[in-house]
Amino acid sequence: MSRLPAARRKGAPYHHGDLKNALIASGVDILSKDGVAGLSLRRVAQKAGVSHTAPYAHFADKQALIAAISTEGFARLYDAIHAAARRRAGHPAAQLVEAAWAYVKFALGDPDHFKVTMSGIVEREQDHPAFVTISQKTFALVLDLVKKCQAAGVLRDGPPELAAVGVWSMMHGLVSLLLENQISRRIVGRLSVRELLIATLNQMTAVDLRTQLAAS
Amino acid sequence: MSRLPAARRKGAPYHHGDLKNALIASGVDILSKDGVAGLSLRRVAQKAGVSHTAPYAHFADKQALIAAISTEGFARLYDAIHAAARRRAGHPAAQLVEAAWAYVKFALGDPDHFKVTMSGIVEREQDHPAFVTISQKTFALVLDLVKKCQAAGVLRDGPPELAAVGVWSMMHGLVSLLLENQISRRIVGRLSVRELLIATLNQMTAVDLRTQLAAS
DNA sequence: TGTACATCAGTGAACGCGCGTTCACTGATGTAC
DNA sequence: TGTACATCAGTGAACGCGCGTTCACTGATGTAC
Repeated sequence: MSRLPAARRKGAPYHHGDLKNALIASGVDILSKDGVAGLSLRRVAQKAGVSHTAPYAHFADKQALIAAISTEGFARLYDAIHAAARRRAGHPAAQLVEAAWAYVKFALGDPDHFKVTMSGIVEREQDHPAFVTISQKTFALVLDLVKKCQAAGVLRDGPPELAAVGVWSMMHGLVSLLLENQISRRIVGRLSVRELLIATLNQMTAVDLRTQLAAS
Repeated sequence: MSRLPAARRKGAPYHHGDLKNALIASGVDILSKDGVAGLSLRRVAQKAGVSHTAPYAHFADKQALIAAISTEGFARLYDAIHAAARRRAGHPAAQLVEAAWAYVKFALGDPDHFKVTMSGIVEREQDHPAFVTISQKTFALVLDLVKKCQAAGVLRDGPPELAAVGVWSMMHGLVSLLLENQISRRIVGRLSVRELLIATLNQMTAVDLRTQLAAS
């Protein structure tokens, strides 16, 4: 361990180096391992190797830390969806499936970070402009994708905002029900999560996604 | 206040009369007014007018109380959907819409009870057989409704279990996103929640729900 | 280059709080004779 | 009907715990001269 870690070099402040981001990372880590119940300022500080009052130099209170963690979650989501869409550029059906798959992978891979991301702020969103910005940006990305799908005849015509809400609802609901353990093994049989995703999405597309995927 | 309240008369035990159900009712009440964060055994006991250790005579621990509250939530859901379907017997499209509407009304009308109902137990479901029973019964009700809709050409053909998961996912996702404040006013414009519900559901039906509703 | 000072990230003791749970108990009700 | 006893719902003091937040502080770094 060098006394002046990487963070120092890119201009972060003196003492710890980059405590703010380290605290967010600790928070995400705790959510992964111990869930929402385990997320306290004291634990976050301890995990970052710092006294339990140090976070107050960077976050006004616990809510502010949670807002930052949620923002980080949306950023991960945005990046994953963006990358998926870019990878399959020119194949709207494949883009739709892969974007949805990116969403599902994030949610199932880190359920508690996902849950906090989606529900942490609730009221007083206006106090956390970075969060509002990234969540709107993510929705715009989905909206754009949906429009391409409509133009290509993959999704039915109609107001694209509503179509985006429809797609998002279906995926969000599927993921939520899976996380909440409401979809029993007996029902979905031997389908993998990815197959279940495609089968579900397929119920609202204007074309058969499996055929499209095979052709792309 | 009589010393022997109504509960006594219907054969409930001596002291309080029906503490177990009173505690469940108190829990539901607290969820409505103060949310999950406000739900503690001590508050539930206080609200029921009883010492904070009294609940232990009826529930092994906090988890057991939460399981009972969740069971109660599913019972409400079951009753509401059942009543809605019965009311529009013979009109599958209307049954579908009204059942979904019942779901949405419960969720938006008592968000925290709904959330606890859907996510309270997670692990160790087998410890709460009453919960498992009622949740399966509710899914069976939806499944039955979906089959009728498929037979009537309201929903596309396909494995009914998957169609049921699809409908449920879409509704659950819509409701969750609404509760999590993710669907901004800007997007859905001047639509009422019911209109939004129908517009969303309409994206996965084989017929136009508005036409069907007008005709039924 | 050296010194005095300002800045500010991080410390550690302390606070009051509500929580879940235990325990020995009380007192009302039900039951056997 | 009356008495002795068993049952069991509900009590209240006590426990240890982790929490968010405050406060006066320390000590490392940056800056002006």
